[in-house]
Amino acid sequence: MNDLKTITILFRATNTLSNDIQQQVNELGLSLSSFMALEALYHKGAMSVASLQSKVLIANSSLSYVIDQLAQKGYITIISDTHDKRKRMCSLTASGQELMSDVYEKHVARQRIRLNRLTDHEELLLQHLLKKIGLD
Amino acid sequence: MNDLKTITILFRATNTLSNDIQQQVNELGLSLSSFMALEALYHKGAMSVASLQSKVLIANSSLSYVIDQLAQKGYITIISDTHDKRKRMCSLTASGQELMSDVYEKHVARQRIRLNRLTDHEELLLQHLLKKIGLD
DNA sequence: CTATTTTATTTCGAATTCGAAATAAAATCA
DNA sequence: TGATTTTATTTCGAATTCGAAATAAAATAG
Repeated sequence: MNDLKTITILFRATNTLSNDIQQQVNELGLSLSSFMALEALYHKGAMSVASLQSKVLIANSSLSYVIDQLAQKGYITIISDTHDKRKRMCSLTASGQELMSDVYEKHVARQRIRLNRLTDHEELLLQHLLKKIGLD
Repeated sequence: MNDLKTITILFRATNTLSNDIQQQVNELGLSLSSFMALEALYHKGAMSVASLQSKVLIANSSLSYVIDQLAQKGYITIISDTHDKRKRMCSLTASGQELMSDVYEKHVARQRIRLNRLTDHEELLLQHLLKKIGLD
C-alpha cells in the first residue's frame, strides 16, 4: 500500500454520515456540534467545559460559543463549581432532557439503519480497525 | 448492536487524521479544503468547479471562496469554458504544480506511517467496510 | 507566605463555512 | 422560435470555527 485511498474513503464515509445527522438536527435548530454536546451531557451527566471538550472534539474557543448557544436556548445551564471556581459545570435543563429523550431514540434508529448494512461481526471489526489508525 | 459507538469511533478517527493533515497544510498557509482542491487538480488535471465539488465534498458556495483564495495565491487559474460559458475550468498554475510536487510525497509518507499500523489485508478490509456504510 | 506555573475558560478578530437567492448560459419544450 | 426548465456558478449575509491573547483561580515552588 502506498497511496491514501483509505483516507479518501474514510473522509467520504464520515462526510456522508455527518451530513445525514446534521440534516436531522438542523430541523431542531441545532448544529452538529451543539447536538454532540447535548448528547454527551445526556449520557454522561453534568460535567465541566474541559470534560465536555474532550468528548466532542472541538476547540475550546468554539465550545464556549456552542454552550452559550445551548444555554440561550434553555437546554443547558452553566454554573461555576463551588470548590474550584475556575471550573464551570454544564448540565441539561428539564427542557434539554425532554428534547433528548424525545429525539435521541429516533436518531439512533435512523443511524442504525445505515450501520446495519454491516453484520455485528463486521461492525466490531470496523471499530477495531478505526481505533488502530485513530489513536494519538 | 443497538448503539452508535461505531459512529463515535469513526468521527474520532477522522478527526485525528484531519487534524494532523490540517496542521501540516497550515504550515503552507492552506486550509484543509484548499489542499484537497489542489490535490484533486494535481491528480486528475483541470476540471470544472462542479467536478471539483464532487471530489472535495464541500458546498458550492464554500468552494467558490476556496478557489478564489487559491487563485489569489497564484496556485490555480480559473477560466471560462469556450463551449459552455456557464462552466469555469480550474487548473494548477506552474506554481501550484511545483508546490504539490514539493509537498505531496511528504504528505503521503507522513500519513502512510499511521495507515501502516494496519496490514495490507486489514487496510483493504477497512476500505470495504467504510464503503458499505458510506454510500448515499 | 509570595512568586511562578499550570489549569480552566472566555474573549477577540479573522477565516471558513453554509444555505438561499441571484445570475447567467444551455437545454428542452410547446 | 420563444418560453420554461435545468445546470453551473457566484454573491450575500449569517453562523460557526479557530488560534492567540486575556483572565482568573488553583497548585506548586522557593
